[in-house]
Order: sequence, then C-alpha cells, then structure tokens
Amino acid sequence: MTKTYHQYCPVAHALDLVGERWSLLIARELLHGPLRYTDLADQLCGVPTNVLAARLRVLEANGIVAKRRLPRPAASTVYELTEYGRGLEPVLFALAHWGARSLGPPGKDVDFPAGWLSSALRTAVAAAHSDGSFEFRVGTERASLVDGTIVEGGVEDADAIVETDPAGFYHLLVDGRLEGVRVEGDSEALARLVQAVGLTAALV
Amino acid sequence: MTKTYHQYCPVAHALDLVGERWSLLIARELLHGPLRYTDLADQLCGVPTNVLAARLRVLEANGIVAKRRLPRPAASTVYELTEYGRGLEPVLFALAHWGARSLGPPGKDVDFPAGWLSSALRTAVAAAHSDGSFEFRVGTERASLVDGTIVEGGVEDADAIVETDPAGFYHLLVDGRLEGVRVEGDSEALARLVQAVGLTAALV
DNA sequence: CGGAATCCTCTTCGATACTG
DNA sequence: CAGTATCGAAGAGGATTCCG
Repeated sequence: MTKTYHQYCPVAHALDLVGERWSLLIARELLHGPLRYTDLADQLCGVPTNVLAARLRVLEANGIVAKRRLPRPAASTVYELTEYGRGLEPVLFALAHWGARSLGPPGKDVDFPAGWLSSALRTAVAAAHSDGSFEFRVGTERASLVDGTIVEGGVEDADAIVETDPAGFYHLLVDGRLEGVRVEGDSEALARLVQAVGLTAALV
Repeated sequence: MTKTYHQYCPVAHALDLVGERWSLLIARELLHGPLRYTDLADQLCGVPTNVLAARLRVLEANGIVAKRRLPRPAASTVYELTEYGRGLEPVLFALAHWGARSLGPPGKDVDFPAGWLSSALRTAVAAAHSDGSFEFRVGTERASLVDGTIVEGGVEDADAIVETDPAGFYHLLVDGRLEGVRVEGDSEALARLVQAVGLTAALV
C-alpha cells in the first residue's frame, strides 16, 4: 500500500486496510461465502476489472481475503474471507445500521437479488436479542427469525407472520412504522422485536 | 457527490456518504467535540487543506457535520457532528476493534496526544459491560473505569490499579496478555474486564 | 469462459503557495 | 484563521485485449 494515513490509531489503520474504494463492498459480498472473480465483479456491478484485481491483491496481502483453488472438477479459483476478514462483519453491520436511516425506503424500480430478505433481516437484527419466532413474507421472498437466528423460508407455528412490500419492510425495521404491514398472530411480540431493533440502532 | 456506488444497499449508501478518504477520520476527531478548521487540520496531520474543505462541504451538505459560528468573543467558526453524525460512533468503534488486532503495539517512537488514555479506554470497553472500578496509569496519563463509564484521572478506592506502558496497555486489552502490567488490588476483577473486552472483540 | 493485464481518459490527491 | 488556487502525480473508470 502506497497511501497510508501514517497515524498510530486503530481506526486509521483499519482504513489503511479497507478504506479504499470498493474494499468494504468486496468484504460485504464475501461475507455470504466464497465467490469467483467474475461473480464478484458481476455483483459489485460497476467495479473496473483492474480495480477489483488490485483490491483483491492488497486484501490478500493483508490477510483479509484468501484465494483458493477449488479441488475438482470445478477447476476454478474462489476468493473468501479469512478469519480476520470475517471480523469485518460488525463493521459492515454498523455501517448498514447507520446508512439505513438516510437511505430511505426502496423505490418500485429497485430490483432485489434472490435471497435479499434473509440478508436484510440478518443485518437488521444483528445486535438485537429477540425471543419468539417470526415469518416474513415480502413479494416472493420468505425468511424467518427464530429465537434470534435467521432461517431462509417460512417456519411452522410462527408467533407472528408479517406480510408487506419492500418499502413496508424498510419502515418496519428502520422507523418502527407499521403502515402497509399486515401482521397475523402475536403483534405484541413483533412490536417488542421492532423496539429491540430500534433501540439497537439508536444505542449501539 | 459525483461518485456514488449506485446500489440500493445501506452499506453502499453509508460509504457514499463517508467512504471517501479522510471522511471517517474527520468524524473521529469531531466525536470528541467541536473543532475549528485549523485544529481539525492539525490533528488530522497530513490532510491537504483543499481536501479537508471539500470533505467538510460534503459532510455538511449530507447532514453529518454542522458549521457553527461561535457567539462571542471567540469570533470563529467550529465544526461539529449533527445527531446523525454522532451515529457514526459505533461504526468507528467497530473499525477500531477490528483494526486494533492488526495494528500491533505502539513503538517507543509513537507520541500520544494528551488525554489519549481515556479515549483508548472508552473505545476498548465501548461494547463491554463491566462492573467494578479500575484506575489505569500509563506514563503520565491517568484514566479510570467506574462501573462501565470512563473518568479522566484517578479514582478513589479503585478495585484495581493497573500500571503499565503503552505497549503493555495494548496487549492487556487486545490480546489479554498481562506481561509488563503491574496490578494492585483485585486482579480477578481485571481479568473479568479483560475477558469481557476480548469476548466483545471476538463476538461483536 | 474465467481471470485477469493493458491502454487511455478523467478525476482526485497531496503539497505548496496564496488570499480575504 | 479559514479557506481558495494551482499543479504534478496517482488512482479511478471504461473498453478492449490477452492468456490458459
């Protein structure tokens, strides 16, 4: 790395490692699991190929990302986070919590990738401790929260089933607003969940 | 801002706001309180003045920083974080926790600004809940931790008094190592504190 | 086809000098 | 004190090309 802040400070040092453009978004993608170079480039959607290659090189040199050659028959290489790299999860959660407030609800033109709901749910409730089971239905997506852990798809005997659209889901978890949200079952449990998430966003 | 990631994602949006070089370090400085332009430039130590001006302009436009003209007799302007800007604290704490691990202990050549110890202590125990009172003595610095809140200077009847140098302080809180650390009083309470901090670093 | 390296343009950065 | 102006160097963005 040629450009460093030259400060003895953990924040400055962290930014020396992952503060360059695209680096944290690469980490965000790799948190979901290993990815090939091309898939990474696709999902980041807009990163120049030379920049992606340069970032991966630096991240690998700093022990944040590891390059692994798949055994057989795949015959391709994947990039994955090291243990230290996975330590970026709370950083990304904190950024997401902070950014969500000013992001605003999604417009109708936003198209979400498959599986977005469970990711969004995981990010939202990351630091909140919640009891009970909840099933969320947004568009064709299904994801559930069972005693604090995320489950893809529905769940039997959920305490509450929450059905809404992406904008309603946003308002529910970011503002605590229930407009456009249909709740079946224990709406008080949901209210407690929302409050826990909201408190987290405010406190943590 | 002319350069955005164009993604509907809270992380990408957060980085659109504070992902540019120097922005988060500006926020870090302003977390301690309002600062004048020149003091900000001094403490960031190396930021080009045009870049600092540009960052402040963007941060202000996005409601993260506010510019305020001091009433009298000071006749100068200060920059301070808005409420939304103060929401970056957990982001900076998360970055600091993550960065500390690979930062390594300070060398003898590092010179710390006055008051660094209480800041470092606050960052280290940010998310840990701790009981008891501890007084830390590092060089000429004194800072204390009383039932989870930071106090500048010493404290009476501390459960434990911890005396060490900056490198020992680093190892104590980052690695949980006690080499070069002298403890008077309840060393078990200190061990619990260190464990809480370490768990936090690993989990959160 | 996956995984880049190259070329080119444009913007930004860093350093210094200068001004209301 | 609080910035703006200037300028060379570095990095980003976009398209294309190359290699196994």
